[in-house]
Amino acid sequence: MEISKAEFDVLNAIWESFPCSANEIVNRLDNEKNWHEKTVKTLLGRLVKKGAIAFEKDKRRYLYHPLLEKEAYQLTESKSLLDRLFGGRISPLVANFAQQQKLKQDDIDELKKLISDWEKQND
Amino acid sequence: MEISKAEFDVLNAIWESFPCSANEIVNRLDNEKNWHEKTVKTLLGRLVKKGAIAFEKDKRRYLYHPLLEKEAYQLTESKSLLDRLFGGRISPLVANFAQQQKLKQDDIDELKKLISDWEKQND
DNA sequence: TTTATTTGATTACAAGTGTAATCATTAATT
DNA sequence: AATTAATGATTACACTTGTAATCAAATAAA
Repeated sequence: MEISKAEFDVLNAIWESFPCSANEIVNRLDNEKNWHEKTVKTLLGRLVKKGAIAFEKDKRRYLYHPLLEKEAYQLTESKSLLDRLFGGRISPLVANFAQQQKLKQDDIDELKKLISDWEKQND
Repeated sequence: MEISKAEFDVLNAIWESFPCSANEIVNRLDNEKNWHEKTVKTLLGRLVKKGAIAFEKDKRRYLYHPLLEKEAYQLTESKSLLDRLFGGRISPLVANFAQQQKLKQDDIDELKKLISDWEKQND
């Protein structure tokens, strides 16, 4: 399922909290984007058509909710990026960031914790 | 500069080794993709137009080379993914992979090395 | 109940994309 | 020198995307 950039922004707004009405979504996006309400509605329609979200009628309003979960999307997107750009391995990406001085102490701490957890589990 | 999927595949073939002729690129892609020679030529043209690659004439052949370096592209793409999906932090992505049992001992070893290098540098 | 309003559905339209085919130029061959 | 062959440039065309405006249906208001 291909989600376009604009569609993603809408989907992302839905992930924030759902179910939610179109208006709610328009409001959430109003901070970030400068989209006409009609534009958001169009994108909602396209997301429904693609099966990324669904809705239930509540009187004349539709209440939308994701079918595609954020975690699943994160996983396939990051896997796709790693495959395309880093031969499917995660460490080259981290190395890239390290090289560019994009790693902070916090990141290092979290990575260390992840590693020790992993080692506990895989012992 | 927006690089489309198909354009990326061509650019990626060029990164393998350059400068190289259109035919060379067609051959490299022939293993992976099933593209007509004309299709590859079109994509080369679009990449040139976008400023992602350039060429020099060698008789009637053009020899192409990237203007956009792989490392730069890797960095902006992965930064964009992290920003969109993980709040700009790298550890949630690693955590995601860990959770899905996508981390192997090799990855862990490399991550540990990256961390110790980072710590040496930032002491 | 008629009218006004809200909201999703349909339509619009230009730019980008995937996927080539044809045109034109230039180099190689006869 | 004329013809052929190779290769980039131009054109093609349907589908997607960004960005809405208009249409239609249903509900709320008068």
